[in-house]
Amino acid sequence: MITLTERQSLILKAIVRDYTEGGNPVGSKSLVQELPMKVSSATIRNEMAHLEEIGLIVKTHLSSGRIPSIKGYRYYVDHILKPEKVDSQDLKVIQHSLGGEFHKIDEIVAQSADILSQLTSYTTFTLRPEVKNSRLSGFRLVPLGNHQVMAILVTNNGDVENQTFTIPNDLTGDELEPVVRFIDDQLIGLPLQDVLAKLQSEIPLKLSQYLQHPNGFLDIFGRVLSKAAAERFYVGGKLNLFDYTTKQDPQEMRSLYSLLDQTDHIADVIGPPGQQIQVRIGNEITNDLLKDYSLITATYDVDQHGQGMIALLGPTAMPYSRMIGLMGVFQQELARKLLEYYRYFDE
Amino acid sequence: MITLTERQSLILKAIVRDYTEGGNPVGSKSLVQELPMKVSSATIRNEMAHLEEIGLIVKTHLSSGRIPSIKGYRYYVDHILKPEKVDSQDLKVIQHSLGGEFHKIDEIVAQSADILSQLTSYTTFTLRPEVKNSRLSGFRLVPLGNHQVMAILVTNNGDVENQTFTIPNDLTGDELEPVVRFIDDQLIGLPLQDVLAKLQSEIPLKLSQYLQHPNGFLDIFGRVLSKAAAERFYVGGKLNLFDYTTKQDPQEMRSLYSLLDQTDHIADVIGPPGQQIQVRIGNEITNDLLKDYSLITATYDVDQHGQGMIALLGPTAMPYSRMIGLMGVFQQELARKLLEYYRYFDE
DNA sequence: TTTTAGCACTTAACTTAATGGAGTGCTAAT
DNA sequence: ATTAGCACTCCATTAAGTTAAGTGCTAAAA
Repeated sequence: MITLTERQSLILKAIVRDYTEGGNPVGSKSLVQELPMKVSSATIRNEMAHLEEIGLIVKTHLSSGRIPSIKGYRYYVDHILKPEKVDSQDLKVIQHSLGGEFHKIDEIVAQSADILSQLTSYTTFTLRPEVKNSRLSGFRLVPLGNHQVMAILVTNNGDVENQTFTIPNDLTGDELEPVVRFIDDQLIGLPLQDVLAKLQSEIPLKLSQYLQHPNGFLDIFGRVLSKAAAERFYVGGKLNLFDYTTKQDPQEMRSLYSLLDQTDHIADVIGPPGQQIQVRIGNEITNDLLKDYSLITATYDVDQHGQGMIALLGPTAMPYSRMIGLMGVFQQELARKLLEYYRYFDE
Repeated sequence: MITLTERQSLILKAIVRDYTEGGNPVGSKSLVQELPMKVSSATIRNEMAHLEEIGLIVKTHLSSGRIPSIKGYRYYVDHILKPEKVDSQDLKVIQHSLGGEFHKIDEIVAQSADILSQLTSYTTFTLRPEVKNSRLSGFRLVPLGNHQVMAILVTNNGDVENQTFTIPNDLTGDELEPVVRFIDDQLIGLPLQDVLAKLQSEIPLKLSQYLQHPNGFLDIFGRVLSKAAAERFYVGGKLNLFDYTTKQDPQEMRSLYSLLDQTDHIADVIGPPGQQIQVRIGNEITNDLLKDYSLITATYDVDQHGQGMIALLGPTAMPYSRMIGLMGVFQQELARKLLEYYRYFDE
């Protein structure tokens, strides 16, 4: 267990701040000038030597100034940092852009990713409240003429998924009607997960009573169902990566950028909802591509509708206190907006 | 009007090929070795001096080898190049990936962008056949329960657009039925463009016979209609930009990458359907961000269903003959696949 | 015991100089 | 019209020198 004296703590804090703002290693002389206590640079140097010994700061070369190590950021985040109160200007932006009318949960969640990335100049990820609590509340097949049918699935949370299909010549829309009625009778009200499970087991059997070749229909139903049950991350501020990245090798940039498009990998990196606000720094992130970055994740809570997530990817040298403050506000505002939205459908 | 001797033409061709393959300026000595005629490097130098004088090749510095100028590429493309026969392997890939079953035109068009970018390692854009010939063939409002309604619009080309809306408490789905009937009676069969025009003029007036506050509905209808009438480019191989780009300034990369996301700007750059296959090189492209790249565009023809476009963005030093060959094949295969698709709905 | 002044030392970053190689243009001979 | 030969130019690389920032350590001061 590391314990720092008051003075050491102030020094670490100043190094983190200076390096985050200026981007250059911090030397003893510049520290002397801005620290409140009046000691010489030699004293600061002694303290810095100690901070280095216990691994909180490192040199970029033998005679350079110091920069925080990952362990140093960790200590700073855990013991020194105080979340910054969010700028009233920023708060207005957030509340205004979540204040409008939305027709879909996904729109709200995607919008959040965009505003947060805009406010931070970093890259953001948002995940809607888990769908594992969602239940099937309606399924339609709407014939559109000319071999086309639209399948529409609605959940009790107001989510709507749809997909258009072409159906073979020998299958008319009318023949599908008893199938829809079967689904309405047997499956409505069940959690999507359960329906998915039954799709593997009993449903095919029962359906064969109505349809000679149920596979085509099962495919349709399965696809829409999977779409509704899928957890999707929305990514905001992808382009910001170009600003804060440390890489200049185009191949590395490519890999990194490509990662942002693979929303399933993102899920692995960010992990399931958990602690309120979590900061992962450098190699604490379980993905080698991100080992030079920091990730702040926050879980938000929408009562019986489950939990969702917000995440923020930026350089290890980021203004953590402002960021954590912002994440806190988003946690609240997003949950509030979603509750308001859900309430509308629960009426 | 430029005329080159046979030998000058061979030299230009060799310079273009060498530079495209190797990326280095080409000198007289290496040219001597690979050219079929047996002359000395001094002779080649004289010819090169002439080619430079008329602006087809340039030096990177006073004593360097030569690289083709934009004018040089232009001449090469217009007078020397012969489209390369497409590799049978590549042809298989194309036919196989367009051979599957598709449920939407957009899927086919998007898929084409992806394969082409994969085969070329460049960035591609595809535009579906113009919608200006599309006619409204159906409009539905499907109540989904709990204040939600899905609006579905179908065109005679089999395009389906939909959007979910929340409707105010004081408006029930039933009240909207006469509105839908009005649309079916009055607007079905009209080109989307005409419907859009009427939306600005006579429709609001007539609608007010059925609805007290038609604005909400008009908004819904207008949005779905606009989506159906919008021309959308699909972009493939965005990530390839990282490989062939010449920039290393992250800010320029950002601008460039951002351009690829702005599909409306893309339309301006690529322009309307026109010549069969057009090559624009460097500053011939009407966008400063792309002045170091080349753009090959091709128009394909789907009979009465209109024309669409394929485009390819890559470095100015690209293997034009292979690329033009590929574009030719795509032109045919895509048109063929789309015809097959449309025929299914015209039955 | 803690702090400080002073100094030798290290390193990155920048500048300057030297060298070799690839390629050119030009001239004079073929 | 072609070619051999040569002076010349420029890039790329390496080597050497300089400066500025910053460190660790020692010995004296507080």
